[in-house]
Amino acid sequence: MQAGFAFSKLADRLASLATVAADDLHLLADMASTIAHLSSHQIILRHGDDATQCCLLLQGYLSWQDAESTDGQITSICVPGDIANLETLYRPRVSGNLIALGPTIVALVPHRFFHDLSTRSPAMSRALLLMLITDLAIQRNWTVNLGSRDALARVAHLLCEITMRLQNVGLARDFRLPSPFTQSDLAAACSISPVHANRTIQELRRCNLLQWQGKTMTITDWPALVRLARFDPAYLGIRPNYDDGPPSHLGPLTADVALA
Amino acid sequence: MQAGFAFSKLADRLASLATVAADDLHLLADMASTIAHLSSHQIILRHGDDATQCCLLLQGYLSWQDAESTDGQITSICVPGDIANLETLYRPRVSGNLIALGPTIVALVPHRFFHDLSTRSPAMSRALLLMLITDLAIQRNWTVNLGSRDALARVAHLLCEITMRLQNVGLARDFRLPSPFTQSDLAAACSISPVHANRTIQELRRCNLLQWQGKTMTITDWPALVRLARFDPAYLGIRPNYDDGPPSHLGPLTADVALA
DNA sequence: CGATCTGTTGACTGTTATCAACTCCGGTGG
DNA sequence: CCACCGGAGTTGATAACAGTCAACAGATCG
Repeated sequence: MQAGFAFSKLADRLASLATVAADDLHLLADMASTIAHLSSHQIILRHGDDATQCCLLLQGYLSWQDAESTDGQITSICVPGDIANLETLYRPRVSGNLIALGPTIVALVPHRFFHDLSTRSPAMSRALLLMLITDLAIQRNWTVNLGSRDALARVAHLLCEITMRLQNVGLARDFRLPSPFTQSDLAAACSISPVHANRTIQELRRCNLLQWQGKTMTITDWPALVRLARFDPAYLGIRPNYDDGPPSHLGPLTADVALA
Repeated sequence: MQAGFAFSKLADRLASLATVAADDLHLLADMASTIAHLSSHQIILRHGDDATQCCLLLQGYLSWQDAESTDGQITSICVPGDIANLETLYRPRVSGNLIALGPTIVALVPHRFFHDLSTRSPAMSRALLLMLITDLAIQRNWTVNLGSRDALARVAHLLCEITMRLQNVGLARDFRLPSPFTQSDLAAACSISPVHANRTIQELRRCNLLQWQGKTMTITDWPALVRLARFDPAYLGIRPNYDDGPPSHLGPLTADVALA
């Protein structure tokens, strides 16, 4: 990924949340940023730091990990196009550690850029706000996931969410997603033990819902996975009429197929 | 509570999040609202509704309940001064049901008021944004609570959070809090069965951490409760130098006492 | 080519869910 | 006034899901 196109996934993301004019999106081209390559489990922001930059994910996955809990509970996962610490624009102190799940590329963008952007473009300001609101909706959904689903449905739901969020920025359209994370990472995100995560994934494989070979996961039965997880993508806040967006459109962007 | 002072707890809340001038707070006096009295478990916003008003909680508790999960999972709890559906200012469609926990008084404020307020006062706009960001932080914390604490610590943590949020708007300064909710409500918020919630509360009582008689709960050993829950109020985003706020200041506003 | 991390399996344990019964309480109507 | 009723709280017995421990296999990487 070239630095010049650092903002392309972000543009996809914002366009999926709100109607923004091409002129607005072009403002992103002015984005000054430092590109950083991270290795797996590297920490990029530490609990208690005061952030002065936004961390825009270009490639790979990032996760927020709770600093206190002994089991290293993961509280959220970022996909390309996400700004991991958007809220630090207004409250710089970060809580939890931001760590890379697998090899990852991020763009570090000074807070000032987004503050200026918000001032210059009301549409972009609104889109960023919707991004924050979506973060809230996703977090609320994680509460439901941990609270009311068993291990199998929990893992299935997480995979549905990641798949759909990737597809929203033009990735994994063929239901093949990079999976550089470990089973223990997945366990930490679903609040189950690594051993149980292993058995759960085996179960998903046994039911022919997915394959996980090396660093690539393939969802082989999307409708069944959606049904098992009782996954309803409405909470992701993607505009209903948004299917003109990302380029490589090989699969459907809805999960309605299997919701009876 | 008189309608004329509908905004007082909100003013406390906003002042605890950001520095706002008295002039800014006086803008709240223009707030036109409809006061509504709710009975226990009454639904005020339904999953799928499009909100045109913000629901400002004046007295009692509100909770968001997931619409899908069979066990009626509660995903968040509001205390007086909270705006339950702040995010609907920018994304009107509500997800989940907003229900009253016990008898409750709310002020329904048209979206327009807050949009105008944001335009007229940058400080208030910022305070509202911080309120939204705090909602996110709280939600993230619930993820940790469900994910990495056992039933006892989970209930303890929820009670710590509610206590501190009440104290932030001048309530429960003597660690006596209204508890009109049922044990089943508490169970739904902590994702445990009602039976287990009962046993957990008995355990808390047995350890002399709290009393729960009728509709009032008394925290009898706050430091021990904080320690048990490993509660750290930093995530609530209350300004460190904020102790000049609410009037009836009978108790300390920190939980540091017992964090070794 | 050995060290280390990840994945896999089996046996056992423990927390919590479920089921069922019973009590207590406040309200309601005869 | 009392009988009844429904909801909330309480208790015990049993079951299920998931955690822990331990050992080994397989991959990856220096």
